[in-house]
Amino acid sequence: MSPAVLRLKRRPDFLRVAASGRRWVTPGLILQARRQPTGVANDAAASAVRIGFTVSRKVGNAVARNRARRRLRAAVERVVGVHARGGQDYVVIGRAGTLRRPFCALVADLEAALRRLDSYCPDRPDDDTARPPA
RNA sequence: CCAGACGGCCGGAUGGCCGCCUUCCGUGCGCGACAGCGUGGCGGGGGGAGGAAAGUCCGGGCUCCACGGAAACACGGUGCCGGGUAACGCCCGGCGGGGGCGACCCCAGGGAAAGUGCCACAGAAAGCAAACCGCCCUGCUUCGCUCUCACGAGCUUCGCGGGGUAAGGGUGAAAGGGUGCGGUAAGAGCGCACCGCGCCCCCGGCGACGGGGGCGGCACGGUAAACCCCACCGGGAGCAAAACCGAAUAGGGACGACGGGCCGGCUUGUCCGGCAGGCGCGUUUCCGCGCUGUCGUCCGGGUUGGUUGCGCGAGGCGUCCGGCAACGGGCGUCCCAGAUGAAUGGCCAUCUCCUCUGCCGCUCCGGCGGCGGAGGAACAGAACCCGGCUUACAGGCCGUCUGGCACU
Repeated sequence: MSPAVLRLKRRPDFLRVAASGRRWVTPGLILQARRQPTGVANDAAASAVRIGFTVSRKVGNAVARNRARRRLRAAVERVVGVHARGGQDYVVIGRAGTLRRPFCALVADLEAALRRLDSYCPDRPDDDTARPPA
């Protein structure tokens, strides 16, 4: 089953994912992920994926930032719905390379980042605090 | 055909696959008091960034706050004239000055006889008339020459003194009108002509101003993006405005219950005031400031959030009329983005254009044509809305006009 994909819009959510979530850096993008807090996920959206985008001023002017966010969104539409694990919050961060990188490489970057972050907690979708500290 | 001036317009095109926001219609689901309400279910139709959306520099609408009216003062802005406009510092048409062979372009363009200030460097002198080198006259002295028998006279060199002058030299951004002729010892508006300047009158123009005439020998330098004067305009803040709905927590108020050391007051209530105690802060003592226990109910304010504000408008397009134009008016027609971690797109293919490059052919050796390859596609993203200004911008199209060259 493919989980529902919701948009992350609140600033506290972004700060929470950035503060203690896991991250992986690729040439085209940076992916951050964290398990959703238990109070947020009700029964209907228990397996939903929530995702947010961050493109800072370092990428360029407003036109460049819009284009970077749209390419990232298009890549997310292809990848996240089928491959991402539910119950997680993700934040995709645009970089300077997001604009110049070929689209297929951008998709591959996202898949690789997802695989890399999933491997940190392969079999415990509901509990990431019980991980042994590194 | 070449070079140029001005004005207007466009801002890659087509197709395929997958999406986003909004709106309408149909339908499903849920809740219902059977009025309806909710819906991030489904299907279909419509719409969806710019000429600058930008900078946030002016002018407005709109919202809140302040304000009895008017005037004055202060502060800020504007500054040739006449129009346009809701308004403007914008636009149009003129005037004046400057530039260009020309089409055209540029101008912070009110007042310097209201007052104050400043004019560096250079220069003799920078604002009130003066005089450094000169030029001229003259007195004395001096070197010589000529004439004379002689006394002397004339010319001349060096120097000192008295006077005249502002033509010339030189300095400067600027030196008390300019050019020419006359005039003079040399000169000078000293005189005259023209030009400039000032005043007066007449004519044309709504006006800025222009044209003509007369008078005046010329007085009145520049700087107002120095203060200033004059005329006109101007309340403040801004959609994070403002209105509404409204959790959780902390704090505020009222009421009730329980609990409160001492003193004082009386309207004797477990009412009011004070002190002590406790806690916190300022560095400790002194001293000062703030708060006074617990629970419950209610009220007001109010942050995150949500809704409204929020798009029928100084609106777009077409056409006719008035006007040189900016623009105004009539008629017809259209509804044309409303996001809010922020929609309006992502990917692919073909075409178009530009740059580099490989091969072949032609060549007047500057290049041109054909077939390929690689890279690139300007500036830039609505955020309450309009009117302007300014700045950025690959490439292209259209029109009018000017100056050349060639041909008929």
